[in-house]
Amino acid sequence: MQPGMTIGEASRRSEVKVPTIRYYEQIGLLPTPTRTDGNRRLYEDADLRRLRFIRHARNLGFDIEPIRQLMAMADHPTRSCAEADRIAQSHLASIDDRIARLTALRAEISRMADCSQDMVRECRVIEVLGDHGSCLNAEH
Amino acid sequence: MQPGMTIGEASRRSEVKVPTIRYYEQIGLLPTPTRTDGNRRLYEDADLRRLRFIRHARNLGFDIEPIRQLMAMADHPTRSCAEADRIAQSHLASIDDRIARLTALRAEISRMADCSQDMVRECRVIEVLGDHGSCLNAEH
DNA sequence: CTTGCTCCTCTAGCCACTAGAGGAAGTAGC
DNA sequence: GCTACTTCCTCTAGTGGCTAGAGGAGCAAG
Repeated sequence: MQPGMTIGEASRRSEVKVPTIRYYEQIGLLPTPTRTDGNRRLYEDADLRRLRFIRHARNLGFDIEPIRQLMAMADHPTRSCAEADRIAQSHLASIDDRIARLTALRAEISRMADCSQDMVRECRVIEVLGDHGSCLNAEH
Repeated sequence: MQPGMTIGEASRRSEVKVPTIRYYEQIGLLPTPTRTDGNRRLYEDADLRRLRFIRHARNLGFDIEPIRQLMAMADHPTRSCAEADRIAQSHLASIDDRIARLTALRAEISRMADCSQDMVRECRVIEVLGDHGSCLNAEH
């Protein structure tokens, strides 16, 4: 019934910013839309679903390339989803890794920030940063 | 006693890569070193300490700008270290925030990746990414 | 003297956007 | 029809924190 929507409306309804939508088109993540007589992009509901898929995956921390693969899979519903699983699992592993590193980091910085000195000369923050040997663990 | 070291040696001893050292000089994070007759950079022990400080802080996730401020403070040992505290505390807060977000994310993706279907048509990964409503929490 | 290593400068590329210039098209009110 | 306002268009350049590569020069060992 509707003859499509402008980029502004697609932006509002997908919560993806206008320049970002054009960027996604440029890198081939979105199909090139039809245009009005006045050269404006016209989006359909399918494009909206695609944009929401991208935004959701980006919010979950997926890079563009995995998203491209996931969308290619979503376009072929009868194929095996083992690959989708693999992508999600590998993403999960990298998140676990990041959490572990950040937690170790947190301990280090929290220890460091317990500085009740008055002067830089005796400041733990400065001292610890200058001397790796005073760290709890040497992994970073 | 030593007349200084080359950029290669400074790199090995600080564990900062050669192009990165030159980059730090370019953005004014390192002082411009003296040069040999053959136009090579010559570093002193003070530069080495500075490089290690930077590397350590970068490994702890500090951005360049806070590091610049911290180093400026380290150069004035008799001033108050309240500012150093503030920088470290604000970094700590941002780490806590990232840990919290990653943990929520992990739950989402882990739930999503529990996919024992055969075909993409029934795959939870694809389904969840395409439909934000099926997420556990709406914060992302 | 030649080989091979390190060094030099300069430019361009990475990711995923974001900002801004300069202009055209569409819309609302008068 | 005119004006004002908003939205849209394309294009270029910038962000952070490096990394990669071209093309050449210096320096030590054999």
